Amino acid sequence: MAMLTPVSQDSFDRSRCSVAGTLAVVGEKWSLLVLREAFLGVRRFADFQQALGAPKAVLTDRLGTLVAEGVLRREPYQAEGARLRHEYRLTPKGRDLYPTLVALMEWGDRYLADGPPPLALDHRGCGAPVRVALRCDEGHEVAGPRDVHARPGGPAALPG
Amino acid sequence: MAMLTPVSQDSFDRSRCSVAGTLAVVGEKWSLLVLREAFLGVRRFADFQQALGAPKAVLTDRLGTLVAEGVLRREPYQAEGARLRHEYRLTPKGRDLYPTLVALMEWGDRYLADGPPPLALDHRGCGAPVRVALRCDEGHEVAGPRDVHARPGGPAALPG
DNA sequence: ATGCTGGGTTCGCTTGACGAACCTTGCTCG
DNA sequence: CGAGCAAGGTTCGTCAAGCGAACCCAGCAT
Repeated sequence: MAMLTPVSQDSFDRSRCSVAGTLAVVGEKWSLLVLREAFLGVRRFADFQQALGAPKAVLTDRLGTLVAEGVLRREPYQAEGARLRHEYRLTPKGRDLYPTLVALMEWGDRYLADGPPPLALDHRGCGAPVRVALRCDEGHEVAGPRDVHARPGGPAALPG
Repeated sequence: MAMLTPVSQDSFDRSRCSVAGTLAVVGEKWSLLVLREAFLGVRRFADFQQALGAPKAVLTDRLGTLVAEGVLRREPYQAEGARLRHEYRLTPKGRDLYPTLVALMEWGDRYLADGPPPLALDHRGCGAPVRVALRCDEGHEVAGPRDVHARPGGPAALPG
């Protein structure tokens, strides 16, 4: 009857939970939207502000937090005939949040759509739509939570 | 030089963005953690409260919102010798947020770890670790945002 | 009747989001 | 030279949201 083995309900240390940890980094309002824009190529403060409509103070704080967390890096850059400015660019750590963003987008496309999805992702070159998938290391397709066993502890409980 | 085609920076209607829409549903504080617990098999108010440590008022509000959005459903249930109570269970719409949660968890495992990941996901039966992956409909592996072309508009811009 | 338990609601306090206004630096234009 | 302007912030007052503690209520057990 239980969809997932409820063993984890008691023995799993929630204070170290990676979901909570990740949300502590990118879970504040605007943070993930800032990253969405970053993935779309936005780099400058004013462009983030215009795209998002977020208050400047909040945007300053979010960008600062994301830089402090190593998700973005703040780089000086030279526009010709203009003074030195900064731009915010994704680090590899930030780029690894891409599947998360795509997963959020895909869910929204499926359930919130009042029309066609506003943004489509195509595989570069091949042109086919890109989707998130769950898969195990043996290559099997994982349909959903019912196919997954959640186990507290390390990545593979090596016996003796 | 641009990592992604910046065409979308102007022509993409952000007010309808699916990332923003999804975050409007599950982006408040505690919402995604409530769902994490739901995926672990938690169903009752008191169990959510104990697992999360969230204020009751906030938890009441989040559960109510998630029910109103159709992510959870509130079901009466019968414990023997006890009065009628309710439990909160994932709907199919809620279950489809699983890849999002796994993506968040995987990122946290990779970048926030001070030790082994607190929770491991294994493919039921096969036992191999479960991961999120990006793939296109042709079956190609998609490594990251550089392999993706973001295009505003419908899922496939049908010509004429 | 008394208390316990699950599932909340109410209340003050503190934190965070918000928009408008202001500031600073270094261009360009007259 | 000085004025104006733009990017990138900071400051301020207001208002919503999160917080923990306390309280409430229905119904079963004693």
